[in-house]
Amino acid sequence: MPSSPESFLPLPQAQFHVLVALTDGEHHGYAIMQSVEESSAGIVRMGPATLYGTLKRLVEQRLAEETAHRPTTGDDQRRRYYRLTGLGERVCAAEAERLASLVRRTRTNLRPGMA
Amino acid sequence: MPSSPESFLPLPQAQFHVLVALTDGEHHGYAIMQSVEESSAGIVRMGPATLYGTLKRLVEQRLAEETAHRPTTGDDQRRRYYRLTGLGERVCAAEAERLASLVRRTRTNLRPGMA
DNA sequence: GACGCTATATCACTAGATGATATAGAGTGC
DNA sequence: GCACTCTATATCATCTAGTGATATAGCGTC
Repeated sequence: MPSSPESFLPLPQAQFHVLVALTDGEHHGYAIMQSVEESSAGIVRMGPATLYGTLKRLVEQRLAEETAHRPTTGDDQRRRYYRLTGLGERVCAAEAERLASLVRRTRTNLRPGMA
Repeated sequence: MPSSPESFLPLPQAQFHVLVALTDGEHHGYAIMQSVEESSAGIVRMGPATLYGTLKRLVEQRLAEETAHRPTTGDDQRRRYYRLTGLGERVCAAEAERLASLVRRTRTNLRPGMA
C-alpha cells in the first residue's frame, strides 16, 4: 500500500514552496527559485543551497521526479526539469488544506470588531 | 519606528502555530501545546522542547508577552499565561495572508479538470 | 574573448525542531 | 498520609532543515 499523504505532514516550508511552484507544470531548478521569490513578492528568498537540497529530498521521497523533457526551442543543455508525482500532488493538496484551516482560524479570531 | 510585520516573514512553523493558538485569547503553555495538537487533528505534534523554546523566542521578539493573569477559579500556581502583542497580531495576520496566497495557487493549479 | 546572466552543485555553518529526561504541583482514590 | 496519574514548566543533547558563500561552467551578446 502507498504511504498516505498525511504521513508527510506538516511539510517543511521549503519543500512546500517548491511543490507549489511545480503545480502549474514542470520547471527546471533555476526557474523554481525565481518563481518562489517572485510569486511571494520577494518575501521568500530561496538560494541555490536551499533549492537543490530541497529538490533532492523531494525526489528521494517520490514527491517530485526528474523528466526527460527537452524544450523544442531555446533548449539549454544544463537544465534539469522536474514535475510533481501523483503522490506529490496529493501531499501538496493536503498541506494546503492543513494551512487553509490555520488561515481560517486566524481570520476568524483576529477579525476586528468581533464583539 | 516599529519593525514592520513583513520583516518577520516567513515565520517558522512552530512560531506560527503558537501565535495562531493565542489568537483566541491568552493561554498558558501546556494549553497551547494541547490546542495545537487537537486543532490540527493530531497532525502537528508539539512537545515541550518545541513549545517552551518557541514561546521564549516569541517573547524575545515581542510577538507575545507574559501576563499577570490569575484565573478566579481553579487557579494553578505553576501556570504562566501568554498573550499576543499588537505586533504579534499583525505578524500572525500577515503570515496567514502569505499562506492564503499559496493555498489559492495550489487550489487553482491542482483543481482537477481545468481543461 | 570578455562580460553578465543562467544553471547546477556542494561546503560549512546556523537556526529551528525534537525526543528524552528532570522536577514538581495538583487531583484522585484509598 | 501515601501512591499514582496528570498537569505544567524547563532544559539537554541531538537531529533536520535552511542558508550564505563559493565553485564551476554553459549561454547570449557585444
